[in-house]
Amino acid sequence: MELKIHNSLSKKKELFEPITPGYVGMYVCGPTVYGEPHLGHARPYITFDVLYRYLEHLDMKVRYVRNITDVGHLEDELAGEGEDKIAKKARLEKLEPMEVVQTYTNSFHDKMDRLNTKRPSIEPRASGHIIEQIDMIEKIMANGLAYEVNGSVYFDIHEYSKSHKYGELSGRILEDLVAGAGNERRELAAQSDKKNPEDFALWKNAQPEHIMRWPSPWGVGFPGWHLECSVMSEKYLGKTFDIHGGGMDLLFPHHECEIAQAKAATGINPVKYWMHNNMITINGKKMGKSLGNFITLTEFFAGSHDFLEQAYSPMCIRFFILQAHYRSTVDFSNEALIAAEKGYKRLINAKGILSKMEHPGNEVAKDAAADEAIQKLCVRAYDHINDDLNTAQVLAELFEVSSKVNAYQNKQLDIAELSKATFDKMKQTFFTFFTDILGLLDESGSTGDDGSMDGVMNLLIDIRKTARENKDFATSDKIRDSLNELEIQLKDGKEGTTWVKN
RNA sequence: GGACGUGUGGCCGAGUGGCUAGGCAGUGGUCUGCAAAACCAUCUACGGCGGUUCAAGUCCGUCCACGUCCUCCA
Repeated sequence: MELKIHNSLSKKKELFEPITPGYVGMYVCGPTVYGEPHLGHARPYITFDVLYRYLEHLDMKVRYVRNITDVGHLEDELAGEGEDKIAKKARLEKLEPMEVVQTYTNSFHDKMDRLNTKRPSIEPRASGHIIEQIDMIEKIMANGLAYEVNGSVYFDIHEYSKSHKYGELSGRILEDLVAGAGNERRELAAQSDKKNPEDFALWKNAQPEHIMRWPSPWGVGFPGWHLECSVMSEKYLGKTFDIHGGGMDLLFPHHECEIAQAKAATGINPVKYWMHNNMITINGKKMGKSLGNFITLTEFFAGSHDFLEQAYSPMCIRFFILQAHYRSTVDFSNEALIAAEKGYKRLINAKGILSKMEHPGNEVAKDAAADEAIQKLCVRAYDHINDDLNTAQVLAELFEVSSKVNAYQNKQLDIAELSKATFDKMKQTFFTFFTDILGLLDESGSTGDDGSMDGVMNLLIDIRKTARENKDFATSDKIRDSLNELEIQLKDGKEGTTWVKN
């Protein structure tokens, strides 16, 4: 079975076939760096990190481009006095705009690193591509699909619609946008320079007080909202590339406009597969900037938010997100996160056992049925990831392995029921998926001095063992309880006692 | 108002026509000095109504509820 992904353009799962065999160009919309990254940001970057990892696992050469938006988003364009978000924040904090950008870029990188997302191949900034953006605007104008008014340039959707289909991605019909009943804002927009309210800005004339500004053929200004992604994806991935990802909330208008811009400039459909992750909700509502109901990743990691009952580690967050399919909404709650944390620890525990586990070496399985079940499980793991990245199902398979591994460890099952080959395959599959593809790390306190810690623990376990043999349960329980208070848990198994730091 | 989507057991969450999802929590058991851990077993489901079908959580219709987008947002 080969990789299938859901294409938002066709609204179907499609077999993934790179434009150039063996090579994949992937563009994912990055953050606008004017605030601390929150839980909602974790979703797309973890989702596409898994895709990135999996494509590499399939031996594809992937160029993963993810931008940093450090210019261009208007705060309130409807009132006709739009202010760049970066610029506004800069004034509030009395910082240089680029200082704001750097601060939040650093924070974004830090949080993404902690979530164990691999950094993209190229991370271009909008402000570094002003020339290219001007260049694309000129191409669109040359094709008669944009017009200049008072130092601003707008995309002419009506003209574009004569030769192209606007709305192919979002399923929107131009007439609906125009007619848009109950949308008073359209009337406000109509007061602007646009020929039609549906037209969107490619270049905006900068008012004198506007800090972030660049010269252009149309005067001093700044690029429009949707242009950067078109420009940077084309620059680094070509006029047409394989995968474009992002949150569903970007589907319209952002991605619709990207398609229009690219087609208007080059005549070519820019993206083969559009992929959109769904939102994280809190109390059933989308967590986001606009509703102000977001919890930052810093707050999650520290547990420093009224809504949070405890701190949640980066891997807990990652696991939580991977437990749901990326195209479903996932509702945040303390209960759900605590469940995720426990599930994650269960897998980590199994992983630790599995890494040390040895197989007796029999080439023939003692239990053919059990052996076959594991073989099938290993195949299913791939089937699931191939099925539009069904990480939830992959995790379910890993849990199955965990139960087996625990049973082997405790001699509840005989590991020789599996052949050596099957055991090795199970081990390899588990590690490949857990570590390489799902990108889950063991964050349980390996703090460098494992050597002495192991020695101390072995000593305590040994003393306790002697005490238990002498029926001195007061001593043995004291050791166990005291260690528990230090968040070290002892596990008494048939093969002796092991310990784990919580 | 328009476009799209969702509604699964105590909680989270897979699953798209017949085959145990899984995790967390609960219950019973095995193991244990006791417990924990682990394993085994087990309970609680597919929003309402109607239809198609030998068979529907899964398809169709309808109603209800909720969400996303239509304005910056991952």
